[in-house]
Amino acid sequence: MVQYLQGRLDAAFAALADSTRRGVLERLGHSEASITDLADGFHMTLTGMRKHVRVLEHAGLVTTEKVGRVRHCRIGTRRLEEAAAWIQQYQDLWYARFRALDDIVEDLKRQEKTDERKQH
Amino acid sequence: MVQYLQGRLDAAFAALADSTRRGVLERLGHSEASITDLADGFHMTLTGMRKHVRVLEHAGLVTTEKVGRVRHCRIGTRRLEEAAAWIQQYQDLWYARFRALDDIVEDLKRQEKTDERKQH
DNA sequence: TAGATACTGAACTATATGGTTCAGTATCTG
DNA sequence: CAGATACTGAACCATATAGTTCAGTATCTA
Repeated sequence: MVQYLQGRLDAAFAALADSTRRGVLERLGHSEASITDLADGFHMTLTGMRKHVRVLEHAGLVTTEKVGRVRHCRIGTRRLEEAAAWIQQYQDLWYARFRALDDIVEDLKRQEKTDERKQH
Repeated sequence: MVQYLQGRLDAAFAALADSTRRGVLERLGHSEASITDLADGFHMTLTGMRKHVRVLEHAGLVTTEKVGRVRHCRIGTRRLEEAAAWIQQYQDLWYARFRALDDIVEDLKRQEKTDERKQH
């Protein structure tokens, strides 16, 4: 199940690693759109845009529904929350480490001053 | 400069899209490590690990320093903050949109009830 | 029903990625 | 100085990605 989360994070981050796809997410944040809408907006063929949308779907960042000829695309945020949570978790860890380093540096500075005083 | 940010986000998200690299970041959160340490820990050749570390360096998520024969690897969080900020920004936008949708749904429900009452 | 519209799938191209091996170079240690 | 250690660069492989074109199918509209 850890592997499963790994796979989902892989897919979510990989999907976010392309500026066109981030643009699509932004666009879909304002209103839903068809493949044609998106292809026009990003100056790309329908086929090309369909591929991007499929990547976003597999990453769980977008859901689509075909109504008649038209495929309606909408955003879904759950995977994005997972990605944000991953970053947040390690940021917290790393900040703790940086604070620890800061403390060490502070200690060293304090000790330097003490040593100076002793030498005078 | 927007392009420049796009490139940095591309690199940061792409770097995060690999579970080995996320593992390396986690590992470096606890203490700094050499290429050999990391290669051993992730059962990979030195050359393979060096490539991952280079990707993390280019993404600004890791800094390295060569001292004698040994390359010391440390985490750096600034780019991660950028990635988190990007996600956060659009999450806010999307949540606003979801709330708007919720409101519409609520309105429809209320109207349904009113209609029911009228029909009785 | 004819034509336009919206999408889909297959095939192809160019480039990137994740990994390897192998043959080095540079640095440390006894 | 000799050998061990730590890394580096080139070359290679298999697979994935980002994009295209072209030839469909399915659905709407006049």
